[in-house]
Amino acid sequence: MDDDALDRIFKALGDPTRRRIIDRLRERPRQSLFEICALSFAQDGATLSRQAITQHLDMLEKAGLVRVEWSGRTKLHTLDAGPLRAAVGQWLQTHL
Amino acid sequence: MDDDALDRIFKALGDPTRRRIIDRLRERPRQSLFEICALSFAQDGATLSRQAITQHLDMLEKAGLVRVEWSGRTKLHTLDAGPLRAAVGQWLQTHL
DNA sequence: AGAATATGCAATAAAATCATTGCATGTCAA
DNA sequence: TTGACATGCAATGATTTTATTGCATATTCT
Repeated sequence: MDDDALDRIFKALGDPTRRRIIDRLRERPRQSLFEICALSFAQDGATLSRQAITQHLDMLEKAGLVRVEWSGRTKLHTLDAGPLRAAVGQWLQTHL
Repeated sequence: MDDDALDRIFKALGDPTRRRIIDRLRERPRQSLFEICALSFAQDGATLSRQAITQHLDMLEKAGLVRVEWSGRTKLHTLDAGPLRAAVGQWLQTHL
């Protein structure tokens, strides 16, 4: 876990929209982009465009926090807490 | 600890320069701006201007991660790990 | 095949971040 | 009281982030 990886992970966590996406993916894995958009609107009242959500998901994926799996024409997103654990374990724990 | 506070904390951690400042303040508290600048140069070889460091320290202070104390003409900075613990405790631990 | 569905790609544009430079202010010390 | 020291404030600019819009591609269903 190098410095750039820590950057990506902490930056990914530094946005409330992305934290809520993580919240929901933790409650239920394998959600499609449309499901995430619908829940963002239903639960947060957030009127974000689909592309905005896509870009957030891309960041989460590049940070290694979200894994992707294709099923036909739908892209299923699943939370991977591994990098989160690694980041906390390597960096945060020495500072607490 | 509201959403904005989490934003400030995680964004503060999302920059390598700030993480190294935290590292150093953890090893030794009550460091002045000049000390931090000097060590940034000596240890990292980073040629950051004094103002750049000042702005990073401001962000850390606004995130509640650094406490400040004046001693004459020098401003002493000290790490406060409390908000870090709170953020990890409230948000991260439910996701690990 | 044609229509509806689910997503990707690309070009913006506004706002925030990161770093710099120049000048000003307050404090200590000779 | 002058000079050196430690920091603050403000303006600027480059880069990144955040969100939008429009069009394209691929898959499923009838």
